[in-house]
Amino acid sequence: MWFRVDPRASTPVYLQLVEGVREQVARGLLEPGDRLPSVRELAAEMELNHNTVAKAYLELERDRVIEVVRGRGTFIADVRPPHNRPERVEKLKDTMRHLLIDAHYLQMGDEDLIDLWRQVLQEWTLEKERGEP
Amino acid sequence: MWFRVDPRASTPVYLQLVEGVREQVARGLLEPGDRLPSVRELAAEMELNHNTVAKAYLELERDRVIEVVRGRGTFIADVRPPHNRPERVEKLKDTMRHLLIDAHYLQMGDEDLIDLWRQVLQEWTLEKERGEP
Amino acid sequence: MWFRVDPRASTPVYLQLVEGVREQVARGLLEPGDRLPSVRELAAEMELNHNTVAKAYLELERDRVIEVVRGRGTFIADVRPPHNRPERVEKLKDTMRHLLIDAHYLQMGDEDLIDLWRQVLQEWTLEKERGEP
Amino acid sequence: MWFRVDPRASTPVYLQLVEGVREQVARGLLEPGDRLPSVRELAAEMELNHNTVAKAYLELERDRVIEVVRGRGTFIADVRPPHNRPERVEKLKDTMRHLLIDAHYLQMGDEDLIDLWRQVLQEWTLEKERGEP
DNA sequence: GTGGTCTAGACCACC
DNA sequence: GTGGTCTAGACCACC
Repeated sequence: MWFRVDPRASTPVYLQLVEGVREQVARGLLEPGDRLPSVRELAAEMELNHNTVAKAYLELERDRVIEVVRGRGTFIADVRPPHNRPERVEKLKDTMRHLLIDAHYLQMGDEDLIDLWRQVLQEWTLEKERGEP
Repeated sequence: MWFRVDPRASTPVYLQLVEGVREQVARGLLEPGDRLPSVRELAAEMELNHNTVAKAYLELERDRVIEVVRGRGTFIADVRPPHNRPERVEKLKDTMRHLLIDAHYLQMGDEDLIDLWRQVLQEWTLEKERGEP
Repeated sequence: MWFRVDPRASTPVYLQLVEGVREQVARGLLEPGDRLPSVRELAAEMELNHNTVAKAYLELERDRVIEVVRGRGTFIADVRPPHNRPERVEKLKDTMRHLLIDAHYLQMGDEDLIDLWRQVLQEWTLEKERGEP
Repeated sequence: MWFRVDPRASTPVYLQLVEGVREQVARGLLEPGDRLPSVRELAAEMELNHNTVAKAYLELERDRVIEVVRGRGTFIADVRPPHNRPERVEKLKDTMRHLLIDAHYLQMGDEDLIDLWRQVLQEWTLEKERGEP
């Protein structure tokens, strides 16, 4: 696919796949309706066991990131509002608070943190535009 | 102490303690040299086992957040520049990227994300000022 | 495992375990990728509580000596250059200085100290070779 | 005295004093028969509480590093063979083994370790000669 | 089956 | 009084 996977990393390979697809979608490089390679195609292409890929697809389907249509293939699903939105927004805020704490211990001021955000956002949109020229 | 712990949460209690102290320090509510309650005091106060508190203190000491002087007590350490700064900044950026992915699946646009940041920052500084009037 | 632990020694048992593993690795008797016994296996084998072994494994993981893959097992990690190298080299030099002080109070001259080094090195390489014939 | 003490370090000040004196003796900067300042003199000079200095002297006396002659003063003692020599030599060898392990994790080869020794020894003898010109 | 967490309770060293 | 260690035993998550 369009991203790499590290079989020696501590995160299981199938989770790296899951994260990879989610990221492609968030970046707009994969859009609702786009077709994913079949489990076996992707396994061959990335030199992975097809069970690993299947496990990733199962997880992605459970999270409604993809839709599997028997006999036709696997497609990126429409983004739908999640059930437990407030709870998940709260989690997001919690992550932000963690960022502030970590920044303190990295002796980064507010300015430095904003700079970092700028960097990340810039890289993010750059790659996004590269994908949809 | 000055924060709560939820024994039913998925994050282990001892890590909630660790995060709690780190947050107080980042917020300026705890300052270098301040003394923490003893392991057993805190355990009694929060109705936890002393081992749980000891585990948290051990972790905080390893991260150089606190300094433990055996037989005398536990104190907030000076903030020192971390050794592996580049690696840890990279981790921060990674967290930010994850934030962007999660936001996408919560159907939050850039504006919404910025709004959320504003909220978090405001709460953060409010509580900080409340601590140092 | 392939080394003993003395519950009556002043160094805590869990640290003896940590040191034991680190030594096996430094000696080349354990190599990156090798699997360690499970926490409970090792505990049973060495007649220790599983918590003690778990504490040792946790410490080893923090020091990046081993990698723990939850639910699958524990493996020797690749040796990676440490972050705070200069500081740790300084610590090594400090240990050497202490060695010189202790030697003085044992009335050992420079020659005696060198002799002792020779002994230690010889035992070290002997056991190393026994491990990789 | 001829060395510094860091009141904010995690090692208690009185132990820093003990180590400092032991080091001066090992270095030959203090010799048997040399007189140490009185507890109160030293306390004034180093801006320490006299109890702290007294505790250090007590410890040094117990270790037979110094001799206190009531009414006459405090003197560096002759170095005498310790009772438990074999045991302490074994400890020395253990420290050496630890050095080898630490060196491995700092990815230092045998050559690097020998280089480090040379450095330490050179500094050691340089300061020694500076003390006895 | 894997490691991780937590409580309860006991014992230890501090030099 | 301070933190540290250890055992015994229970429960949990792994997605």
